[in-house]
Amino acid sequence: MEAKDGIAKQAGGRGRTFTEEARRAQIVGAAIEVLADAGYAKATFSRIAKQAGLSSTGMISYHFSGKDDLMREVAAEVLRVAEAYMLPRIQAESSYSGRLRAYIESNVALLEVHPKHLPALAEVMTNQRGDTPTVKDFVHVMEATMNEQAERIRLAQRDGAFREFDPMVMTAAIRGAIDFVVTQASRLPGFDATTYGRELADLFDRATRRTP
Amino acid sequence: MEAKDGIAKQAGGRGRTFTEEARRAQIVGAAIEVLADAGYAKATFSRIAKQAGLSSTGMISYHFSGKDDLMREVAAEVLRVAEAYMLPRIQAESSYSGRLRAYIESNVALLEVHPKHLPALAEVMTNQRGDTPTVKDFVHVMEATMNEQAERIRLAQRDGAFREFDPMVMTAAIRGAIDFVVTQASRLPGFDATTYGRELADLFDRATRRTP
Amino acid sequence: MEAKDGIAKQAGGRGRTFTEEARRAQIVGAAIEVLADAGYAKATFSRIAKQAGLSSTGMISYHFSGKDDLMREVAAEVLRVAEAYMLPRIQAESSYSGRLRAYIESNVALLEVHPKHLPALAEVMTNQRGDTPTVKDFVHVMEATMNEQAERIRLAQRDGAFREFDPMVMTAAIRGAIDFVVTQASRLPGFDATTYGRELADLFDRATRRTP
Amino acid sequence: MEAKDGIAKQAGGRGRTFTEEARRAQIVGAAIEVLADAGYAKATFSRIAKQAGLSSTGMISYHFSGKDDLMREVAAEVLRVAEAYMLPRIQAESSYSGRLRAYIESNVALLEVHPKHLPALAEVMTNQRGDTPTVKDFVHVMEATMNEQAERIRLAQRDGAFREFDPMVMTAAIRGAIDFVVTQASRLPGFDATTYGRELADLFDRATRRTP
DNA sequence: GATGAATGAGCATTCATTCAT
DNA sequence: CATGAATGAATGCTCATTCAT
Repeated sequence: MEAKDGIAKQAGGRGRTFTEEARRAQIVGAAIEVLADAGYAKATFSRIAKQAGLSSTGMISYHFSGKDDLMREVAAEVLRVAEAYMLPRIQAESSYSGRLRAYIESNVALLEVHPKHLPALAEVMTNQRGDTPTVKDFVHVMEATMNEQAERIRLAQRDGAFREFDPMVMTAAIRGAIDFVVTQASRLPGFDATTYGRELADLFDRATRRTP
Repeated sequence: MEAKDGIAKQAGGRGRTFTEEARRAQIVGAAIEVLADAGYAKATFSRIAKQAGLSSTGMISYHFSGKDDLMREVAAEVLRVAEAYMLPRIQAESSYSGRLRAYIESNVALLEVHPKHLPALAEVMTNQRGDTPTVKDFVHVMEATMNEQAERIRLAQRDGAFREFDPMVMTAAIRGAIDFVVTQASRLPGFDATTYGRELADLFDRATRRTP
Repeated sequence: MEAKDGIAKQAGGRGRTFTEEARRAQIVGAAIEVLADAGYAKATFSRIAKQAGLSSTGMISYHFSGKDDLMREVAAEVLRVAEAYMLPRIQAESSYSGRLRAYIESNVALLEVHPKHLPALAEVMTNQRGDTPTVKDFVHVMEATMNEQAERIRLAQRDGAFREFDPMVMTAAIRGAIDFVVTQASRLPGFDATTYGRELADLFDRATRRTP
Repeated sequence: MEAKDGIAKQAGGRGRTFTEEARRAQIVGAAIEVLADAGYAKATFSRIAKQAGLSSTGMISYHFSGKDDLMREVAAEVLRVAEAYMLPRIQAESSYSGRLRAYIESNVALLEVHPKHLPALAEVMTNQRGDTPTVKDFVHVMEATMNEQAERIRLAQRDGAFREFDPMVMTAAIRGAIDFVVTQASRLPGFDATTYGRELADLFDRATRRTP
């Protein structure tokens, strides 16, 4: 799950004091926790405030312009963390297939490093319909990201590294396969991120590879 | 009228009049519509009643013992429809790979035949945490289904039809890839179920196939 | 708890068929049961219908003109039963103190013969405020009954059988003492109506008796 | 904001601001008023809010964790007031019979000082079946109080101050006689608490006294 | 900056009652 | 006579948000 620069930048911009930024981060962290543990429906300001150790929900409304502003910040934070973890690992690879593998494995590995982050994002993205203006452009970011990935696949196909197939379908399948394990990992008893990531990467390696 | 102390409404079997069954079907249909269009959070009795052309929400409470009873019925209805459509198509195939392809293609095809059904089910399954007793066993059904599929994959591997890989990871990837298109199909502009299904089936055919 | 003739008569008057009367009796019986077991607040048409083995609440509305009509009938039935049990036992006594004792003892004894009747009546009388027109005159009946008792006490005092005290206070105390055991009997573990009735009669015998 | 997942409101002790305490008292006062005037069934949040001059029922839910929390507070308030009034008057007496008289007279006198309090408590105790957890222990308090009174009676009998009789029956009769006047006082036209209390105390003095 | 208090719309649900069949 | 179906007002309660301090 990669982040577009544009989004990540907006948060943490100028005009906020240090304490304010700290409070916001604290609230966002609590929101991630609650979203992952209890789901979007039960991620009320009440619960989030409680999780954050705050005495009132007014506090949250004071720091965020509304619920979808908070959710937007949650998404931004997760994307920031994901990018910081995944990007170096992907860029360390030089081959197309190596980068695909690194993308999948590092994404799954995130479930172990920050177990609550991706599930929280999944809750937000699933439940926020395009109706709220703030989250609207988030959908665009995700779409743009997927288009980019499809484009990179196209390059790999042109260079003969990948076989011929519909790049968007492949991108969606990868996204879906990862999203599924994101939501299910906590339920799977003996879940091991490293093994799972490797298996999943193998799977898509087979699916994209030219047959010899 | 709740099961607790009201006059019991027996689930399934006889005991329901024709009109009652018709009303229930009408309400379930409206619920599917609303779930698909507006998401679980906004699928309130109010909205569903309005969609169904009913004057009050009391009507729904009259026919269903509660919200999760309704949701349960929604899930049951979708599964019924899905099974009716997919099963014959799967059973028509005799080879392991043929059945896998039929499973994927018929599942995706359902998005064209009943565009609201699978999205509605996805909303219910995503948002109903294991907390509601009625939906709890639905999760078990889904888990059982996935275990079954993994078992069939194992057989295919033993018979040498599929290569060696972790059956559960493959099952999860297939489920995830399909779920993703279920939730995204309505957003994709030129989405064509037949093409998409074939591409996705190709993908997993490659991923499971023994390399020659 | 004695009944004024006027009330008891109204129910069971002409104009009702045999089956209708039977249905009404069945419903009243169920209502008494539910009132005693679950209290007035939970004595809904739903529960009463279920207790009576009826399939719908409409049935009750069909036979009674409303909830307070049903409650009125419940009260009338209890008064009828109480009168039938108590009156002969009271009239068998010739002395003032004997009649007082018979009144108290037979009233308490009713808790053993018909354990649900008096508690049901207590629920109705406690919760029906004077606002409903049908129950309004019931209150008058009770008041009249108490006035009568006070009058009889006055006669006993005039005849020198009882000492001097305020007859209304005594009447109220007797009523209250009995009502209390009516509502509490089911909670008292080793409650024995005969012993309790004798003790209570002793108590009021002492309270009314001339000191030698 | 429920205790379950909301921000906990600690009962009693510190943690409540002055304004909050004032609002709670105001709401409890309004509830007492409505309970006494309209009865438990009609003591809805709506009515109580209206009586308190509040614009919405949400206000009540904000300050109390639920209906039985409010009812519990009502009961606690009444008991507090009753104890403050009655205890000094009882303790001022040194003889057994003096204390019994003081108990009865001060209890009845409360109907004049706070005419709505005891009726409100009666409504709560009558209509709250043991089912609500919060009020459950209130019943225990009442039972314990009655057991205490019975014990004191036993002491008086051992010391030869009272004649022999069943202490629990006497306790129940006293309780019932007082409860009755609590519920009926408002209906009695020329009710005078002082006279009534004295008469009732006389009655039970006779009932308990050793015959010379 | 921060907070407790208040608000009011919205939620699922229950209820007595009505009515066509 | 009986009933299943429908109705809509009312209930307790939760929620995000606002605002004076």
